[in-house]
Amino acid sequence: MTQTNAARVRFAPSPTGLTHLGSGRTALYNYLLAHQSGGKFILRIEDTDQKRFNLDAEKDLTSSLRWLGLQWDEGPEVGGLHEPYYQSKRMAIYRQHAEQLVENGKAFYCFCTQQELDAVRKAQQEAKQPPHYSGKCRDLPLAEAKQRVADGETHVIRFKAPKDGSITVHDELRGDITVQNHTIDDRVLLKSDGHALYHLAAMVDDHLMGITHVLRGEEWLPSLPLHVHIYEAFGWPQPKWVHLSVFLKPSGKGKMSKRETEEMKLTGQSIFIQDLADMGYLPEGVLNWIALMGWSYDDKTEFFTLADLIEKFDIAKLNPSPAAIDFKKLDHFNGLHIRALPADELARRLLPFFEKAGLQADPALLARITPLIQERITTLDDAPEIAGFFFRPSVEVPADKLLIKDTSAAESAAALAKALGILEALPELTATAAEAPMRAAADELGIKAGALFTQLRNATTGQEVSPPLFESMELIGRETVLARLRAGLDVLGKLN
RNA sequence: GCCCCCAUCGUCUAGGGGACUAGGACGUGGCCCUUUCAAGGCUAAAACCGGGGUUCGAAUCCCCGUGGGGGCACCA
Repeated sequence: MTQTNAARVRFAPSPTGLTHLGSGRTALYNYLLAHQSGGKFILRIEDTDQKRFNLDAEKDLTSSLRWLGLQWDEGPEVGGLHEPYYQSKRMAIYRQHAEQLVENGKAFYCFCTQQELDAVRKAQQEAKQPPHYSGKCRDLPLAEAKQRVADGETHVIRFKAPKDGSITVHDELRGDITVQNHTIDDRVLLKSDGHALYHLAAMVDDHLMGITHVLRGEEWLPSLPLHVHIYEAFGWPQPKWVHLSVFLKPSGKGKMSKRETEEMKLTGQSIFIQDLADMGYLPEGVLNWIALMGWSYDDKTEFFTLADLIEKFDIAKLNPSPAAIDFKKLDHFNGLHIRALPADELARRLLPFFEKAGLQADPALLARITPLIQERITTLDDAPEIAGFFFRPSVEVPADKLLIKDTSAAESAAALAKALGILEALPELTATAAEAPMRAAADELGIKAGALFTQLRNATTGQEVSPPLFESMELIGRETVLARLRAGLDVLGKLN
């Protein structure tokens, strides 16, 4: 798609909890649209509900976005022409706009108490009616209402939604949607504490900040008609509306609940960006994965970098149906991106995971080891397990792991001794120098090379599964390898 | 209860009237490669929710069912 106009888009989360995959994808698509059109990606904090606001959540949000590589052009920490970017600091703007609507007959002061509203709602529910505002204050004379406000009576400002006819709104993915106006409630725009609600604050800010495309979650689709009415009440031109499908839990049965989110962590999976980072996933892998949940480029291309996505992303190729989260696919994409990384860059990212595992990994050695494990790990966190033996002074090997299959203990010991002798005689322990004589030794011993290598692998790495044996030996170093083989011989000797 | 959205292999999807014997990917099975484990290559099984239309022709358009999802707060 060719963008003739630079898009101004925003990601406007409410920092009430940890940043999850759904938010990540919404942020990503917004970012892509901005970058491919030479526009701006704006971050706005929707913190009008002080009861739910959470400072830790905001820190998690900014660090998650940055980890993903989705830096915003305007917003907290970076500023911009439309400051402040915190809705809690824009109260006066919302009040002014709400009052403007009241003056124009598009909104009204409402003095109903919480108790009244609760009672009405309860009655409606019992009567199997959809909950909606009773309309009690809707047609109060403006002068009278203003007087009560001036007298200090507690009040809110509600939108005066049209009651007749219908409205047709347009979503870029779903086309025209028509709803009857009477199904649209007189929603509160400004609370009695003076804070605006989403329906007012987001519309006002989107307009004031020059937002051209609103990409947001599908949960907003039911209130789109209300939002369009609000835009029209102000006489503002609408942005393009794009409602992204929701993510479903892996079973495909509904959204993830809070409890299920916790349970998921027990299985080593998480929908939170920060957790994924801690678990050793690459931002490249996560991005590629979520980009393809609800969007596709063609019928075969699946590997995308952020740069690729900026180039290829297209709203027209978004899919409106909900997508189930598939962590197997994340592993796949992460593996792809791990293998696509230059080895030295991968080594750099691996370092903290060795430290976390309590291993002092020498960066230079790690850089040489990395090519050996690059295609054997799916997350960064896999590396210490498969390559930890490089950084431990010695390895612990039980005797039975040193026994060659279908061979006696004495013969196994003889084989190990022979191998040790060969390596000791080698002027230099390199992979190329060691392999051929070892194969010859296996032949002479009358055992399969693979069987001998398994024994040596256990003795030198302490693992049954490891990177290629001789390359590993070379990197471990001659003296250490010889010491481990001698230790193995000792263990075997004690068997008799 | 009411409103809205969605509907292709188990999952993510391609497909927008004839190019469909429905393509790709993950996962799964098999084979190859191989010093283990991976990675890689090849390969197999696996889907158009149902019923009506429209049309010479429908996975593609329309309607009705059904199923799934979302929403109905002084939350976002």
